[in-house]
Amino acid sequence: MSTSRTANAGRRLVIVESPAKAKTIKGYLGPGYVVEASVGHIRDLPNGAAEVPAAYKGQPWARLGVNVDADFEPVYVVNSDKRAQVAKLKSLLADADELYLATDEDREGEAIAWHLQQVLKPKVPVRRMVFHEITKDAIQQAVANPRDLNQRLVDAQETRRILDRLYGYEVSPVLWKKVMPRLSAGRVQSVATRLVVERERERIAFVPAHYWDISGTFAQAAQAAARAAQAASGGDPADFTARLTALDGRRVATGRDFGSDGVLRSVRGGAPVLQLDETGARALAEALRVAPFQVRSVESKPYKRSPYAPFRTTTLQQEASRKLGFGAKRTMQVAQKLYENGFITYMRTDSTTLSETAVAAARAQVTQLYGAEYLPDAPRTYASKVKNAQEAHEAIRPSGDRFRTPAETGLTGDDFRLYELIWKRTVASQMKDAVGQSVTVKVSGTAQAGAVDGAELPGREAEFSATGKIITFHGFMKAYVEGADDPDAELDDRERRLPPLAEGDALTAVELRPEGHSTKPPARYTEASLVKELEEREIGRPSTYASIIGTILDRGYVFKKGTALVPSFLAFAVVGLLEQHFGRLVDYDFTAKMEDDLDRIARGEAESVPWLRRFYFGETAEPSGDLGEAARAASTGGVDGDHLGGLKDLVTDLGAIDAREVSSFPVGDGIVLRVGRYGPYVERDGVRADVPDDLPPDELSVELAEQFLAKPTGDRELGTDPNPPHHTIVAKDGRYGPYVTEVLPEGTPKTGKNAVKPRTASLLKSMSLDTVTLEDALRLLSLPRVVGVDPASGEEITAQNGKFGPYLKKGTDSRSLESEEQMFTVTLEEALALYAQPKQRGRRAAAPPLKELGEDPVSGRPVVVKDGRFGPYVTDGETNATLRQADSVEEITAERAYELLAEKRAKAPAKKTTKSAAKKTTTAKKATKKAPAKKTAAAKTTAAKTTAKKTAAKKTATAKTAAPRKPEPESEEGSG
DNA sequence: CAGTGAGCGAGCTTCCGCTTGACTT
Repeated sequence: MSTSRTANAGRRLVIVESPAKAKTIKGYLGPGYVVEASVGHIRDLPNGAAEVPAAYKGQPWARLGVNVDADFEPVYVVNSDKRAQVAKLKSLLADADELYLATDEDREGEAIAWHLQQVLKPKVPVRRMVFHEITKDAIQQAVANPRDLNQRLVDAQETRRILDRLYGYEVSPVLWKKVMPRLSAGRVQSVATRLVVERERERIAFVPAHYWDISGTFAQAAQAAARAAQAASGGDPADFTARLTALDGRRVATGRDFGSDGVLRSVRGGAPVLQLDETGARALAEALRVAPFQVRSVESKPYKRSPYAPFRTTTLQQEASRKLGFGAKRTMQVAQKLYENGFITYMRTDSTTLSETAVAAARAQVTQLYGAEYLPDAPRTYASKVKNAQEAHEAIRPSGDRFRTPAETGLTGDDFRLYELIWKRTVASQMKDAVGQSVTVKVSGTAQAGAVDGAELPGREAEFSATGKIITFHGFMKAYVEGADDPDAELDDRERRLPPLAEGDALTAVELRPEGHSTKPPARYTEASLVKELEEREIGRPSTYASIIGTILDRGYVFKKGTALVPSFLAFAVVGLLEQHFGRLVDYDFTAKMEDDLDRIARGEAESVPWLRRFYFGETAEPSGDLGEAARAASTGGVDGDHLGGLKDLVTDLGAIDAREVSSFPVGDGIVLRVGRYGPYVERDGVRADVPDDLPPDELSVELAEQFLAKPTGDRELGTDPNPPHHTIVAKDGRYGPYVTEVLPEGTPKTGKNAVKPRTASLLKSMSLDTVTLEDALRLLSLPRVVGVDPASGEEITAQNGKFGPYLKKGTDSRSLESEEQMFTVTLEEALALYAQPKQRGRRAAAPPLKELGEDPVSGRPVVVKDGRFGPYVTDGETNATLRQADSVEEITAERAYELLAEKRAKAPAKKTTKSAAKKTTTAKKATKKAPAKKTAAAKTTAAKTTAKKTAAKKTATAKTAAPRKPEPESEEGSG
């Protein structure tokens, strides 16, 4: 590290994103270059209150980490887990004469490079170097041809980051208030959840249709001998299966002819479609049994199939799921390991492009393993199918300029299987098409009406149809065939051979089987199919697909049933709320529109601040030219006049959001499903019953809900009260914990004047729901116990259990008891003794302070640390402040205590102060904004307009904040 | 989602995208 510098060869520090990449590149650059990784982003907006720098605490926007009142100035902090790496980079830079920022060439990579520059503050020349494949040539080329940092691209990334923060950190709290705490909403996860919910809605609304057809096995009538010979020779089959497709010229309905409502769709092309029922199908099969059949037509078409593109992240996840049964997370973990150990290229990519060396390696391997006839003349190239692809990397492929065969790798288990998949797919992508013939045969026969007694035939002229496929050259299929999501789907490589048939051939029906079918609701998403859907909609990035699934699972929005993703009722409530009140934010096109706008910012055709302003504050008098679709999309529609509300308005006035309504779903028959804090339950006329958390919503029928209601869940019958009226005693788990209660007979009025309430009692701490006995329950239900009468006042004293534990009660006067057992044992004398003492006001009042920290410089009052309900806190007797996560009673200093108190004072009562301060800031900013424009006399260059304005504003903001901002554009010096 | 007799300092949750370990099971 501290090797001496030679006179003419300076030391260059090259920073890439990934350590594995650093290792490889080091080998290509040789001495004179130190290659180190940033290990991803090094700075970000503060995560929560704990990470907000002290200078911004108390600001109304501190929670967001973005100063929404000053042009959305972001606060950046070096993530705690990156501090060590940043320190390392700084020390390496100290020994370097030149800095190469070699982060990925995409929006995020450009931003990482900018953050590196801001944090490392290099005093040596800085160059931006980019490459898309890691080969010696490419790296050396890149080093020789550096460019400058693309500030617009950095702006686009920052805009994306801020939008996501505002969306996530403003909308999530709405869910905490209206649904339950700890929930979350975000640009990506909320749409992912919505997709799953909508699919479930489709399934719920789905009405299956039932239809019948006939499957027939046919053989050539006159050629029994020849047939047998052919079969024996292992060539074509002797018979074949065909399905009834038409009757009297009318097409027979198949699943595709029905809508999701179970109704036969109106017919395409004029001819009405015939829906066969069971009776008709059986009668027809019977009437066809003895009929002669003949081949009506044989149609042959050439078949061709091209190989699939090499893997990118999503297709790898899909295929690993289909073929290896891996979840997205497991796939990525295994791939990461393969990448780090040098077996494959980078696994988080949206590109299907292979480098030239990779193409050469694949082609060499095709020739070697399959022969030259499998190699196309020219290399195959694959255009990206991903609309917002950033293509910073190659496709996922075996690494190196000569691919190791799976056997050569020495890999085992999951590693081997995933490598083999990647290897096969890559090699196959450079092979020839598979070609062959696909054949359609139509067979006709006439039903013999007389053959069936009495039954009415749905028709007489029957037409059967069969398709076959013969692959004459397998091409890439020799190496690789893609799996199917639908297990019933036919695989591409499967040949279906038909006997050699000619028009007019006579056939006999070996068997005719009437078959009933039902249409099926759309299948639920799997991890892989959801990821595919998200990618198609340009939502999420390769590095996040697996974690998106993780997030919606963690939040309880979806759960897995086998491989299927099933939405919870909670997800229905959350998605419903978002659709009704934040409709445009969960619009499926929101992200795609945002991407368009970010592209415009990256091209310099739009600006970040007005775009964010419109998204957050709504439409203003800003010229609309540079405002994008997504920002507009967030606006809610006319609030007053032509002002369109932004996100802030939406989250400020929550009066219109009826929490009860968003959590309620009618089941039918007066039953309502509600999502409560403790999970879903059904309710009818005040009777409630738990619904299992993992009940798929499409399985909740009225019947099932009735079942739940008939036997409210969580009850454990303990027995019958031996005393009249002999109610059943049950133990339940309630919102205040486990308790026992009695079951009142049906028809007992629960509300109104004559309402009868059952006795209830919480279990003692020594009891548990599983072990509580009838005796325990009866003892508990005997409370409150009359201890005696106060001779002084004549008032009755009772002992009972309450929310603060056991206590005595005399009229409105109460005293806490020491133990639960005392409720049953305390005597009148002891009770009177307790009442003789004054009430203990404030349980903590007597507790001595944990620590004394001198006098507060502001209030001049002594500061102490105390222990309270919410843990330790500091107080000066007037202001209280809970210790933060980073603080401890042992380590806290007096200075820190004063700081906490000052922060607290600044927050609550200082509303007025904050406001006026904010006002001042705004005024000051406006002033500075105008001033330079006047001073520079460049007023005529207002043609240079908004850009200059924005820069000036940003500059002002920069001066106020500790976090360094972007370098000013060079042109600014000249104009200013 | 039961029903209740005081009175006491809340603070935190959450987003999306880049990257790996360092942990524990």
